[in-house]
Amino acid sequence: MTPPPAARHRTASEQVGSALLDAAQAVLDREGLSAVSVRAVASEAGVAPMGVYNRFQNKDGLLIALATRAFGALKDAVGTGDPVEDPLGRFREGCRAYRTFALRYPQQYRLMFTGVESLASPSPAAEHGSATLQVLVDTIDVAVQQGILRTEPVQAAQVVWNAIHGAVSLELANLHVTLKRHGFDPAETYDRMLEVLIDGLR
Amino acid sequence: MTPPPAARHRTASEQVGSALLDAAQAVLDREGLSAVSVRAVASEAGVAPMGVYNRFQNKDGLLIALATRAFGALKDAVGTGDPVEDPLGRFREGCRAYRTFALRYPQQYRLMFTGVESLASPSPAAEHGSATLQVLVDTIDVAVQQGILRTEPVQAAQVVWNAIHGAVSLELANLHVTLKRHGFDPAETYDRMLEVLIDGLR
DNA sequence: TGTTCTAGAGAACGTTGTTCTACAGAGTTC
DNA sequence: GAACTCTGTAGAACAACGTTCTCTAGAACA
Repeated sequence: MTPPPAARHRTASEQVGSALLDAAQAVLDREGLSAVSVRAVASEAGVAPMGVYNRFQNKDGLLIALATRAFGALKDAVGTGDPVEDPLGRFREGCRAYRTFALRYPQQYRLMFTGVESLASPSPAAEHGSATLQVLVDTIDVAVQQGILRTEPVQAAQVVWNAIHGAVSLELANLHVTLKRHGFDPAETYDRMLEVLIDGLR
Repeated sequence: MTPPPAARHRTASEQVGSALLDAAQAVLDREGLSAVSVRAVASEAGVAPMGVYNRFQNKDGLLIALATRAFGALKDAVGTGDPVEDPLGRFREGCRAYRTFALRYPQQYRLMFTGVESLASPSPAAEHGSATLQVLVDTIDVAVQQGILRTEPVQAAQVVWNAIHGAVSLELANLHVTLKRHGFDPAETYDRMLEVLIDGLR
């Protein structure tokens, strides 16, 4: 007896995009970027693979949307550069939140900075990374206004971003082995780095 | 009239490995990592695709060998941490050489740190990156011995590596747009960063 | 010349990203 | 309710990829 054809399931149009994004994020977090294929994501979302092309133009479009979402989450995690009484405390807090996010969502962090190669149009990192940089600029600016730091905020913010992005990237790439072999804790080293930067910016 | 079968060309055994490596490097430098396929590399090398499997076990093995070679080149570029009269000069010189290498061979730099995901065995970066770190450790150690810097060399070297790797990575990812928009030069910012680090390590 | 080693040629397989066609679910209009 | 429109699903097809396998033949050696 031939089994009846499988009933077709149809997701409401407004939900296909978010279903695909949620699914892509789940697959990414669970199995890494190499497992994020169009079919795997569509299957995870319970929609047809063509949905990726209908909604995001192609696979890269999906990854870009995913990275964009992650950048938003990072910016939320880092907080704001609004004026506070203790700008250096805010600075440290924001930088730590940056690292915490990356360690909690390593696959997303990798996707954000190296997952999508787009030569024709600006990469998602170029478009959205500046929001995080702006928080750094604002935070440093407050400290400068209060005379705590003596530096030009934009360039200093870039220097700080260089350092924290590098720290997190090397840690995610398991490149703190020598450090650990000498008995140093990565989190403590990260804090030490922040203090070095602050001292260098006075 | 059927054309005669193409004459078979056979590369000497000792040369297949290096021919594949040279070819892979050429394809990588010219077209980026996504163009480095087994067939493309074999074709570029004038050998059969099976050569990749005969010599490097699989594609990843080839990429690992390529990254290993690049790490060697980077270490050569950075120079040594031998004692010199002007350790901070040596430090700056080595850090600049690091950036110069990455900007000259962006695709290789990307391959070195993010091109091969190996979960079971240590990544090429983990195995070979420490040679570069050791140069930093030695350089900083000389400065410490001479009383110029006051810091623990291993942790400080990791901090410096964080910063320069981050700087170079963000630059390669075109994430210096805000900086440039404010009229800052990336090379000058890199030097500024080195000075911030040195000041913070005194 | 015969034997051994091994690289080249080519095919095959499963998977991937992408495109295309046909079908059908859902909503709207008459 | 029937017809029409919009659009998501199912499935096929294609080229390319990484990989494995088989057969042939080039190279070296005895």
